[in-house]
Amino acid sequence: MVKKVTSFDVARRAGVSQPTVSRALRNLPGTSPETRRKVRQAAEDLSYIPSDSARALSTRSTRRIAVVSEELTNPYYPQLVEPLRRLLAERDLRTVVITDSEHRSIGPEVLADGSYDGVVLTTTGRQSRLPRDLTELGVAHVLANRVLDVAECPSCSVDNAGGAEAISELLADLGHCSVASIQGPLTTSTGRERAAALAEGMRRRGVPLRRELTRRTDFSHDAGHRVARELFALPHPPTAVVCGNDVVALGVLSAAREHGLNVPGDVTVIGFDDIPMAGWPLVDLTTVHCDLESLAAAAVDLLLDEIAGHRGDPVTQIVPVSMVLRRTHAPPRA
Amino acid sequence: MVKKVTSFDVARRAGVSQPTVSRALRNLPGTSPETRRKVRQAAEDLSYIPSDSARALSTRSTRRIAVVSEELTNPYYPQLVEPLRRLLAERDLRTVVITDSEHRSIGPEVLADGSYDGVVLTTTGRQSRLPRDLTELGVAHVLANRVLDVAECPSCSVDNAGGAEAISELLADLGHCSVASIQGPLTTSTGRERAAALAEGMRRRGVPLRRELTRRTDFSHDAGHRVARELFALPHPPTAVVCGNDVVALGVLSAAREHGLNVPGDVTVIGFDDIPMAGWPLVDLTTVHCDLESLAAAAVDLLLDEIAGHRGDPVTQIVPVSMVLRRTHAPPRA
DNA sequence: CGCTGGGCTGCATACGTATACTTGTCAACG
DNA sequence: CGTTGACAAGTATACGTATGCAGCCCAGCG
Repeated sequence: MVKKVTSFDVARRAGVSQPTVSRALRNLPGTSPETRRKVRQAAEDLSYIPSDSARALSTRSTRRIAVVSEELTNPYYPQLVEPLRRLLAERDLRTVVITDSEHRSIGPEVLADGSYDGVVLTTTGRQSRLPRDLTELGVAHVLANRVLDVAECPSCSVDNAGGAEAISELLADLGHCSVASIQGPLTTSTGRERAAALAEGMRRRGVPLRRELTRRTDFSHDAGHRVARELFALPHPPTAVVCGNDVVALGVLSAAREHGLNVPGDVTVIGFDDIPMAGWPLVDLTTVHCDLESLAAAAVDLLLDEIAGHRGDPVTQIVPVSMVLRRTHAPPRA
Repeated sequence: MVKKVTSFDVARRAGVSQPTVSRALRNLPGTSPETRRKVRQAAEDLSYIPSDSARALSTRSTRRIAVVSEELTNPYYPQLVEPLRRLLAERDLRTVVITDSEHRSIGPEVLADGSYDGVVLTTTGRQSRLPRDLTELGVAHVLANRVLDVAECPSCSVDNAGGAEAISELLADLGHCSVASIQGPLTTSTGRERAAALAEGMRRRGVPLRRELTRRTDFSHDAGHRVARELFALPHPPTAVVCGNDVVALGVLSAAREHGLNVPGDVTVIGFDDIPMAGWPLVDLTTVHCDLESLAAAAVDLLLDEIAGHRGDPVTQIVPVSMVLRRTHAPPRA
């Protein structure tokens, strides 16, 4: 085993004391240019790499941020995580993705052992107690793309209601009367807000959603696929299917293809999120564009404020969305 | 700010010494059941969470493994990372994904600062010096799904040659004579091995690849899309396109759709990897199935051996692959 | 009743870096 | 020529946990 090189080793070789090494390598004031040069040279010669654990212990800061996310095989999450990672990296913060697998939620022990200077929660349920626990343990945290029933920490989200409203308008304009809604779990703010705003939007336009065409399921391709198969097998199948997100919409497109249904000729399919896949010519999904860059930027700003200690009433930032018209929507068949 | 609770605080409350707390909470021998109970109670009362940094510093072990990967927005990587994460978690090791973004390769400083007990490299180029650096710095590491020109550390990979051979057989049997090959970068073992074995397989079967139908590009949808547009615009477009991986194949399918080409009627498209998306009815891609579970298991086994100090000549494990026939292949149009 | 040994527990210290405090040096200034 | 102060570098110590070692207590044994 190779012996670890420490700042003492560097100090000995440079003929200075250990604290001087610490100061010189970080360009702190109070070291002469000449000393700095010697120390740098010695560190280089020995391939010195400062111990992260020791620095963390001493400074009580890791410059590491935890991002709690669903499994990354769900294509939506990498789209959110990647901008977060980039924006945090610009501020010299490393990102550690913690996956909240199998709905067995992450406990606070994992997040509050001092490994992280802050936490971004992206999958938190409306009633989760995790944010409260983190507050009690003194861990800075924000919600990204989810919102709590009772605000407890800074949050940001896309404009779910606005997006659903835009979808209502589109479908009403196209003349759809038989609209199915496959929305996400009621335990998530995303699932609830999108479903509610869509129902309200359609109702207001005189074409209320019918109960038998309204479903809830997970945000996954297979869930969308399964539910859509049921819907398409109905005696009076819907002429349009609005999905809780793009991944579900892809499942619906899969089901449509299996049923030999032409999209958008036989059925209109609408997504939500506008993940890159939705824009692939192979898919060309009409959906609601969410700017995850902005969402991530909002989350990072809020988190850094929190870390800096700027407390106050927890704010919620809403990022605007816009309808993207591609090739999965059309008027209903006559 | 909340004051951090330390093992001293727990000790005081339980009326014992700090080392006793350390031993009791970890169920080490040498603590009476009664003491253990008192200590547990005190820890519970105070919501004590041991400091990860301090433990890491003291034990020189973090129980954290770094997985170096491409950006996770490339759908292949989450498929590899997720099983790695699960298998490592079963052994009580946490996974930290480090993304090697923008082809600016990760330096050893990041991986060798004591933050990780080991490293899994998944995107390393054939000639990368990173593995050698890690060896010199005494950091255990393995390659997953890539191989070095000169073996330097334990490695594992899917059977690229076998997969390409199976593709050759399929295409020859179907009677394709005008086969395009869009393969990955020559700097990657994956790109090289698949391309070479395909060329060799087709040559051996009397239908050598023609130079003007052979391309190299990145492993991404957009790259596949771009290259396929060129190919389809050729005076004599190919009757089959073999892709370096599934993501590229999806790009080709996008291009085919744009060109109004029917798949597989007008053109056959073959992928490699069998990511879940390939199995979606919407896509139904004929491809080579790679068992990333097994690959991940091999990588983890090799890494744990390495960490345990079992040196020896670096071995390379090859995971077998199998052809999956779906609906993007057919005989060439007469 | 003294001796031995095993089971608990406390004491001291290590891990590697950062930082408050102290010392020493030298130039500028009165 | 003595005083002041800025600056550089060294000394001592903190951060929180783990662990080698010593001490204590008590049961078992002769």
